This record gives sequence, C-alpha cells and structure tokens, in this order.
Amino acid sequence: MTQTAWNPRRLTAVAADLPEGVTPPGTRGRILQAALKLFAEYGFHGASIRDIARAVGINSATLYAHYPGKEHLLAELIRLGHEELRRRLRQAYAEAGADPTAQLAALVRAQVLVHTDYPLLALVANHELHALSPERAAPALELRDDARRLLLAALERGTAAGEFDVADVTLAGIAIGSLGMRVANWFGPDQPYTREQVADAFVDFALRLVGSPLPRG
Amino acid sequence: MTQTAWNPRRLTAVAADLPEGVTPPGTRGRILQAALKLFAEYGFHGASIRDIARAVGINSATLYAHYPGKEHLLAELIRLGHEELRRRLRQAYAEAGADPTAQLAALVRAQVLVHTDYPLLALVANHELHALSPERAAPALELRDDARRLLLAALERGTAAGEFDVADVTLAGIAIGSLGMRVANWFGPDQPYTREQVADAFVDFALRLVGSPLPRG
Amino acid sequence: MTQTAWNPRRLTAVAADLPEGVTPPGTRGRILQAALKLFAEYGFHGASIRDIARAVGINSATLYAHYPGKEHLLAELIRLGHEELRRRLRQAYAEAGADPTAQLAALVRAQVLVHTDYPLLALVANHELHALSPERAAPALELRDDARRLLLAALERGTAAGEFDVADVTLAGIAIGSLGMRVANWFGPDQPYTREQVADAFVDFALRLVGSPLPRG
Amino acid sequence: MTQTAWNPRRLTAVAADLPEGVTPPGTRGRILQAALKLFAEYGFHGASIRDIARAVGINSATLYAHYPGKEHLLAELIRLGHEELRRRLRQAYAEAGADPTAQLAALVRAQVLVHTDYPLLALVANHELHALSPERAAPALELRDDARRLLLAALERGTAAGEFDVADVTLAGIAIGSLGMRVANWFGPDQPYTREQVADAFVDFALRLVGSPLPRG
DNA sequence: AATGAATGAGTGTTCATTCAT
DNA sequence: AATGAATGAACACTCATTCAT
Repeated sequence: MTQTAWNPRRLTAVAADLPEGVTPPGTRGRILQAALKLFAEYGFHGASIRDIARAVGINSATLYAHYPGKEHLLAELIRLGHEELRRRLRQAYAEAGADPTAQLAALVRAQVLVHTDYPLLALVANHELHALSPERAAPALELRDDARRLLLAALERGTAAGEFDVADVTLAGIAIGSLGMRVANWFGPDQPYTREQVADAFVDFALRLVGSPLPRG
Repeated sequence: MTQTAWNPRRLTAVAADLPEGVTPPGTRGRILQAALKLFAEYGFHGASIRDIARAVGINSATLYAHYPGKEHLLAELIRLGHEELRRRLRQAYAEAGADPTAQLAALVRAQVLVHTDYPLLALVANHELHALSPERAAPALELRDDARRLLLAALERGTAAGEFDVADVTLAGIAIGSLGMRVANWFGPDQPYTREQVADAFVDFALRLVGSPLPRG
Repeated sequence: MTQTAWNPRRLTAVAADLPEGVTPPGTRGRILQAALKLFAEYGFHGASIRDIARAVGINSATLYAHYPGKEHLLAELIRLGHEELRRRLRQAYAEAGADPTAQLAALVRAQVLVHTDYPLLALVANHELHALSPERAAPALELRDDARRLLLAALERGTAAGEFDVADVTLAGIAIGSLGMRVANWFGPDQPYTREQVADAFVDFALRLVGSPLPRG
Repeated sequence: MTQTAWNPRRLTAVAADLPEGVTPPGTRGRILQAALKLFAEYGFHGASIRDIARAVGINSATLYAHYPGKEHLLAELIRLGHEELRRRLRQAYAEAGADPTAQLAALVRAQVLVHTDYPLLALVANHELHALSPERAAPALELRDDARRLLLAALERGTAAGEFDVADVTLAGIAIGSLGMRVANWFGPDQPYTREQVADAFVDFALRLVGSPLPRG
C-alpha cells in the first residue's frame, strides 16, 4: 500500500508495449497492443471488446477475423509475458556461471528489467490471470514455478556454500520475488531513474537481504 | 511473478475478512463481506451485483436498500482497508519511540500484519482502486501518502543518524513497501508460517535492506 | 402547437390544486396533492410511488396505508377532476335559463373557469386517462359525454331557433370544447389576465364562433 | 374535457405516420414508426424499449445499433414533428400574400392539415416534450415560438388594418392556436369529415373569431 | 479483411408492492 | 399510521459473439 504516486494501473506512455519480434504484423498486432493497454488500465472485465476495437479503429466484428475471442487475447498476452520472463531469467541464469551470488544478482537484474521494459505486460500477466480458465492459466503457472525454482536453487546453493546467511530460504525467495514484481506498478518515464539504476539498486537490496558479504563495492 | 502456489487471487478461508468492529450489523454487513470476497476473487468488474446478492442469499434489489450502488460497496471496502492500515501504522509509529531502527521495524511489522490479518481487504484496496471515480479514490490515495511519508521519515532520519546505510532513500522505501504489500497475495492458513513468523522475517529483511548493523538479536 | 411560454406541463405555483372540500384530511390529502403535482409534471408513468412519498415526506410503504395502489391515486384524481367539471357545467346550465345563447355563454364560462381554477387536475384528467384500465376510465368518459351533450344541446337548440349560424354543430362543439380545454396548459399566475378576463374573452370567442349576433354588449 | 369519442390517445389506423421522405429506410425507419405509435398511445415513460422492439419484430438490443438511446427516439420524433409544422406554416404564409385575412386563413388551414395528416406526430410533439432534457427540448420550443410569431403578426396587422375586430390579440392567438392543436386528438378515419372539410370549417371559425367581415362566401 | 445488423444473455438499477414490526 | 427490509418483475442499456455481405 506504500506507493510512490497515484495512477492505480499506470499508463504513462511506456516505451515498448510488447517484447521485440513478438508483435504480430498489421491489424493483428495493433489489436494485441490495444488489448494490452486497456486490460492494464481497466482490467479484463473492465475493458470491452468494443473499447479495444475503437482503440484500434476497427469494427468490433473485425476483431474476430484475427482472434477467436476476448479470452484468447488475454491468454496470448499472458503467454507472451510469461515467456519473455522465462527467456530472460534462463538467459541470465545461463550467463551467470556457477557462483550463487552471481546467479542471484543476474536473476534479480533480469526480473527487474523485464518489469521496467514491459510493465503493462507484467501487470496484465500478474493481475488478470484470474480471468482465465484453469486450463488456459496452467501454462503461465508452470512458467511462474520455473522462475521460482531458479531463484530458490540459487538461494539454496548459496546458503549451503556459506555465501548467504538466510534463515528461511522460502521466505527469502518470496521477498526477493516481491521486490521485482512491484516494479511494474511504479516504474515509468516519470521516475528519476533509468532502468539500469533500478536494477542495480534492487540487486543490491537482494544481496543485502540474503546477507551476502559483498554488497557491491 | 514468482509465487508460491496458484490461486491468482487467494481465497483459502481467511481468518477475518474485515477489521474488528467495523462490520455493519445484519444484512448490511453480510453484503459487505460477500462483496469483499467476490471483488477479491473476480475483481470489481468481474463480480456482478447478482453474484453478491446470491452469496448473501438475498434478492439483488434488496442490496439497494442497504447501499446506494455497486461502486459504494467498493468505496466502503477501500475506505475500511486504508483506514485500518493507517490506524496500525500510526499506532506502531507512536509506540516505537524515537529510534529510527525501532520505527522502521515497527512500521514493517505493522504493514505485514495488516496484510496477513486482512489479506482480502488489502487485495481489493490495492487492485481495484482503478474502478473508483477519482473523487472517491482521492481519500485512499491520501492515506497511502500518509503511510509512505511515515516510512520515508524513518528512513531519512535513520540514514542521517548513521544507523542506516542507504544509497537512495526513495528506492529503499519503495522496496520495503513492496515487500509488505505482496504479503496479501500469498499468505494464508495453507502456509507453514504464523503471522508473527512472517512479520519477524520481513522486519529482518527490511533491516538488512537498509544496512542496519543489528539484524536480529 | 402555438403556445405562450414553455413549461410543457406547467407548474407555476397554482392557487388551488384540488376543488374545495374534496381534499381528504391529513396525510391522505397530502398524498393526493403530491400525486397531482407529480402526475401533472412528469406523467403517470414518469412519477414513481417513491417520488410521491418523498414529496409528502413519508415512506413509500406508508402510502399503501392510505391508498391501495398507484393506479387508485390516478383514478381518484381523474374522478375528482371530472366531477368538478360536471358539477360546474350542470350548475351553469341550470342557472342559465332557457336561452341558448345564455346557455352557451354559461357553459363556456364554466369550462374556462374550471380550467383556470384547477389546471393541474384538468391536465391530469385529460392527459393521463390512457394509464387507467378501461373499467376505471369508463366513469370519466361518461362524464365527458355528459358535458359534450350539454354543449351540443345548446348549440342545436340555438341553431334551430335561429340564434346561431352554424354549418356543422358537431364541429362547432369540438371547436368550442377545444378552446376551453387548452386553458389548463397556459393559464397561470404568470399571465397578465385574471380568470374572469379569460372567461369573458373566451365566451366572446365562442359566441362569435357560432355567429351569435350579440357578441358582448 | 369535451371530446367526441373515447380512445384517450387515438390510434385508429392513421393514414401516414411520418411526413413524406423523412422516414429512414429499413429497420431504422420501422423503429421510428413503432416508437411514434407507442409513445402516442402510452406516453414516453409508458412505452418500453422492449415494447418498441417487439412491435418492430427485433431484439431490443438491435435497437441500439440504430439509435443511441430511447430519448433520442423521442427527440427525433419531436424534431420531425416541429419541422414539418414550421415548413407548412412558412409555406402557407409565403403563399398567402400580404392580406392579413388570407394569411390567417392560410395559417389555420396549414395548422389543421398538419394535425390531420400526422396526428400521432403532433400528439407526441406536444405531449411528450416534458420527457426531453431542456437542451434537447430547446429547438422544439424555438420552432413553436416561430409559429406563434407568424400567427400574431397576421393578427396584429389585420387588426391595425381594420380587417379584424380583436380586443386582445394575444388571447385571440392562443384561442386560434388551441383550435388547431386539438385536431390531432380527435380527427381520424372514423370521423365523417375529410381533412379539407375540417380545414375549411376551422378557417371559418378562426375568421369569425377575429370578427372578419367575410366569413366565407 | 472488414463491416453493419443482429442476438441472447447479462449489466446495474428502479419499479410497485408486501409484510413483520 | 408508519417503517425498513424485502421481493419479482421490469427498466434502459451493454456484453461477447455470429453472420450475411
């Protein structure tokens, strides 16, 4: 409940709505972008198919030539959001080497950056999952678990190696995850921080949180 | 995006829905409780007035004998949620004395406990504010700012006094606030932690985060 | 369509709402007056039972302790309106003697005055009859026919006696009736005429209309 | 209150519902016609959107593909009614030449004929104006005033020229206007008069009313 | 690929009325 | 005589979706 500024679901002209290369071409892509903006601002049930069509500049019936229904739009957005998250986390994990501290830092940095780069997508992926049927939500939940396991693995290995001083790995994992998730709610061009500054700071926070002896230079 | 289990908006039989003494008597109170559960699970736009009435066991028209409209239900819930938060934070701050470390610990503990005690209320207060008209949302936003200022004041004084080692007070405040806010999303009777255990752990996290030299006894 | 001022259904503080002695005592009477005002301004379907109760200052349920239903309120008002019209017309007819010219003048004067004295009642009686079931509307229609017959009788006798020069008695009757009926729509304290001035003028108009050789002194 | 036959708002199979050329094509036009019939018979508040849709043979939701709301239907009808009246009155006035007697005769004839030709439209335009918001009602009221001014101008010039013998021009204008307005309430195919017969008779009445020395040949 | 017209189900809300108190 | 709570039906209107064109 402690937040920087208002704007319950923020929409201050975000740089990129969707990850590079995943936006479908033409009308199909513009529909997806409009759905993302409106779902982020008003929620899935608060944005109508006509609202989306109006934002795109097409008739609402035309939408059905591109997507089979409203829920598919949400499912697609959530899929894209979670896949981008997994892609970045895996890449970060892979490039971090074997050191738990480096792994943790890389994971936090990746999580923060994906939220600064695609905040709308993260918002929708996190807040609107409940509007999906269990079957459609399942893949997203698996992705989440994947991400969680990466983080916990690093925490456990670091703790075992004596690099981290953590009383309860699960709670620490939750706490670190919480730090990054909320970034989507407040970061934006109106903030006096670059994405890198936020990432640096949050990596520092995470390392301090696990009692890492080398919290930066 | 890193979360313990599924249940996008959690509903696992929470102990108390509304703070003590604030639930109106009779049907009025049952309506408010039903609205809280349904708004938390499906969102404001995803829960219909008929859903709420059905959960209470009354005709949907009867609802209007107690509340002037759907939006008033949400406004009332958000008001209750923010007022309980402020009440607890102020009391914690007042009882903490002058020491910034004690103040920070008290604020984090209070924030965590209000989220463990009334997770549904916190969820609705945080996620559904966008469904309120700006005028109705204004009081809640003021309360948020109040809470934020308390936290920042403690951080600034602690940093100035050399008790904390914080590079950027604003970012630290955001991070600590994020920790507590997410508690409403995952805490519940299905978790192997008591409310006190979570509070203790998160106070420890916050103190580590600000570089307090005395993390735990 | 040619009218003096706006106010589609006029409500400029009319002197007396209901004829002397017919207003029931206490709450019962206040309900009837409120219903009259609201039916006149918004129509039967446009004024709700709650609107009426609010105007009276009572709970809408209380209304049912005095009247068995909304339609009864309208039926009562329409009955009062038509009875007052008949009473006045009969009295005028009786006092006019045997002379057709005097009869016509008396009838027109009476019709005009009943509309200047109880314009709201006349408005409701004329415009809201369609909201009554045929059985309930029947008495009012009989009264109307009564009034029509009086007028036609005078016209026929006057024409037969050579006092009037009328090509079509039916059309003349309709025209004269139309003159008086509309008075309820425009007369009021905002007009620069007394009720007597209007009555005098309209009697003159009626006499001219039937070709009476002695229009005025 | 003096009227020919029952049928509080008459619906005896009127020849033409809407003026030539103004009925929109297709469903749009059928909706407008159905709304006209039902508003005339039951009043604006007494006819539901479902009633109208049922009369047209469409789903009530379809109506909103053609009109943005119920009030727009009424506004459109009232606009059409007043525009037809103005069109006819202006044309009559223009063709009547400079003679006040001819002008008065032309205006009365035009007013009567527009009411015999489109009685439902006149009924709705006159009786249901109160259901329109002031902004929407304003254009209709301007048109009314236009019509009133034409009539008063003729009366004043005729009186000044000595062609008419009128004690009070305003009251005479009201009376003549009242004559024509009521035509919509009683004229219909069930009456033993053609539209021309009624117009002739009412022109005669009007001329007599103003004391014109040449009441017909 | 796109549209206007159409629809059944559903939205929040108000209706006239009932009833226990 | 009066009320607050309650209700089933209806209100105007919007929903996601379909379909002929």
